[in-house]
Amino acid sequence: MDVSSILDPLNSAQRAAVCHSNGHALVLAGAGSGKTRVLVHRIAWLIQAENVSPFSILAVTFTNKAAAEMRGRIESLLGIPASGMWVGTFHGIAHRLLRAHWQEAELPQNFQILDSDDQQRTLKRLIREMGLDDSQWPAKEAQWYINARKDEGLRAGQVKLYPGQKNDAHLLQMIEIYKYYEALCQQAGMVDFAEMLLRAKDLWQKRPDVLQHYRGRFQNILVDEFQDTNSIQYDWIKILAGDSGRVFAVGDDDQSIYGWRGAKIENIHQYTKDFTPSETYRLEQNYRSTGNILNAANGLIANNTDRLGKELWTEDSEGELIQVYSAFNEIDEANYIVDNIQQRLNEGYRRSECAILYRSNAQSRVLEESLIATGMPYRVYGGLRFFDRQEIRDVLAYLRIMTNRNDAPAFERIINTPTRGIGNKTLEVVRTTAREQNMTLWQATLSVIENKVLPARAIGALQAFVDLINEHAELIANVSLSEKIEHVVHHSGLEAYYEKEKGERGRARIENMQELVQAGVNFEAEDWQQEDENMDELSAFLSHAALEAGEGQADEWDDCVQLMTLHSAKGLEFKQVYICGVEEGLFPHRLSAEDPVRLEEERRLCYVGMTRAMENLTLSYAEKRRIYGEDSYPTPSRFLKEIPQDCLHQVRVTGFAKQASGYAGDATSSYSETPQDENGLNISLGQRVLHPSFGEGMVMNYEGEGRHARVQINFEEVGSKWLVMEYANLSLA
DNA sequence: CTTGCAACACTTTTT
DNA sequence: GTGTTGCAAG
Repeated sequence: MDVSSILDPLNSAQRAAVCHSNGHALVLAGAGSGKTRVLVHRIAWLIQAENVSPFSILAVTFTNKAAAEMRGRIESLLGIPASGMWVGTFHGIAHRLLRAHWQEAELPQNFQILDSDDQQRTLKRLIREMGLDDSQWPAKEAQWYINARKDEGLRAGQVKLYPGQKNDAHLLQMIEIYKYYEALCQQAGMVDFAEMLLRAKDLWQKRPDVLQHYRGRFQNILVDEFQDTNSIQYDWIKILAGDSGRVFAVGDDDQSIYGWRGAKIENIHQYTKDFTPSETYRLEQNYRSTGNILNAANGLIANNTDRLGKELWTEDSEGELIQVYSAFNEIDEANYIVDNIQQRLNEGYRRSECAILYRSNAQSRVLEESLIATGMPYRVYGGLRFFDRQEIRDVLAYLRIMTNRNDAPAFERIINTPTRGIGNKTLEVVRTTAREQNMTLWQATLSVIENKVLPARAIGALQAFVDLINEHAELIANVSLSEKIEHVVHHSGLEAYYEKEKGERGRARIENMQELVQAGVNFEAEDWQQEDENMDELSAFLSHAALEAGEGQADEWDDCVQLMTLHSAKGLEFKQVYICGVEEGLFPHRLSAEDPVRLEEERRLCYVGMTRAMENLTLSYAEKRRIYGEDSYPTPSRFLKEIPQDCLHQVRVTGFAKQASGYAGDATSSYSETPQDENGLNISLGQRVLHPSFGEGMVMNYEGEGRHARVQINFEEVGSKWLVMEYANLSLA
């Protein structure tokens, strides 16, 4: 067998890992070192060189995107469809197992997936039904608590109390809520995300016959982003592997940034103990970034303790220094970044090659305003995802209740959406009936109608709802998936309801609902049956909607500047990267700065952000920032001091440093100098000036002094803009 | 049942 | 500063 196509594109470290022969292997793959490539080539190697059957391969990732990418790359490398092997997310694979073994997992065949929104609503209702004050016991907190316990592999009855916690009323109440929630989900056949993993693990432990079958099958297990595994995921893999399965784990302890949601970086250490003997491979050659960027990132991360140790290097040149911009305030910061991007575009870069990264979502607003003012197209990642949109969830809820009348979250969602005269009072009666007579909400509704325990008007409204659902459920019974969706959109009243919503928003909602019909058409065309042979098309689609949030469902990127949090940037790369808000309190976030463990995670987050950059990296901070409507005067982040200073270029150091002591940075402080640029050009109000890319305009306003002054210029072509004198490169018109 | 206003709280996020 | 939630009036 000719394996040169598999091995030739690899460096020696990658090749060693790919060809690893016996037993387990741990690959410590630094940022940009070809981690996915190693996984993909490893699979190809197994199949083509070791003659392993694709059926024996299980490859697990964390995100759908990573799974899709892996699958695609395997197929293009092998030149054949990757059929037979299981490639998916932990949740996707757990779901598949539970669908196939619902009986063994002690679930009803038609169990429903409870996504986080459903979960929260369910908890809210449950807390109220328990007679608790839901302002004192917020559903969100309970959700957080329950999921955290499940991530540790603990059911309500297994939570252990330390001696000091025996009288902790709050904690005891949380456990009580957890107990009720657990019972409710079991009774209603609802499975939340964490539960999927927990059930899949229980399945191994409770049913040795099932475990035996999969152990026999999956002799080759590959795990991506191993540093992000939580306790159940780790255990699940460990149990599945047993004595004979080989586990090939790829990860980077320096990129562990999800500790706060249960990921255990220690798993990577634990692995070397549990999976012995195992070989460790280090991928340290970086193919992404310039020398300066890597030196800076290496220097920063060296401040963390307890690392497995790894130093990235590159054959690439040093490249440009990292720019550090000290902004006057957050608006100046945004303008600087946008101006800088504009310059890069003039140099020939594409907008999509530029990314602005920030610690928290709230920071995006100012950036967006600046981008809009400049007329620069951009895309914000990580906003509301397609299947999470209100109107989409509404349509799906109709489909769900038509599939299963006892789907409580769906019932609650649409019972009065669009409004049909069923108010809280009516609903309370239904809920009480359901609780007292141990019925589902749907059954309770029927009972209330039959016994006429409410005024005629309410009874009529309930009857109309029941009829609507029954009637249309029948009408769509024998049509295709997309026709079902379309029918519900038209006849549920949702379309009419959202048409009334004024403005852009209503129209967008209608468009999204049409997009959902299209999603149905696409789904029909996919070979979903291969993965979900145990379900009908609609159920499979509904599961798909819960498991895949639908990123990439809507707008495929045009050429846009990319905005996202540092967290969502993981796994991506951009030629031009701007990290903004590099200030104490924001980054590291004030809620994490005190705790050394969390501080290290912040530092890793910074490391992740920096290593996204291929050619240029700019770090910026503001001397004054409005946060929650209050002015704050943050100090530059400690991370800036931890980066080797010879990697950095302080953009604003000239001029500003000379008057450093007084830089309170308030716009109202006195200004003696008129705006002046690098060449000493002075500018006054009303003057006509020429900008290399914006053309001619008039100086309308300015703030600040000397070369750091920001001037507002009303350009003939592009309208009004704030520019920083030092970079504006203006000349007199 | 809907609408309007005041009080509130507010990292990071995938599935 | 923004978005969400709870309560009271219409």
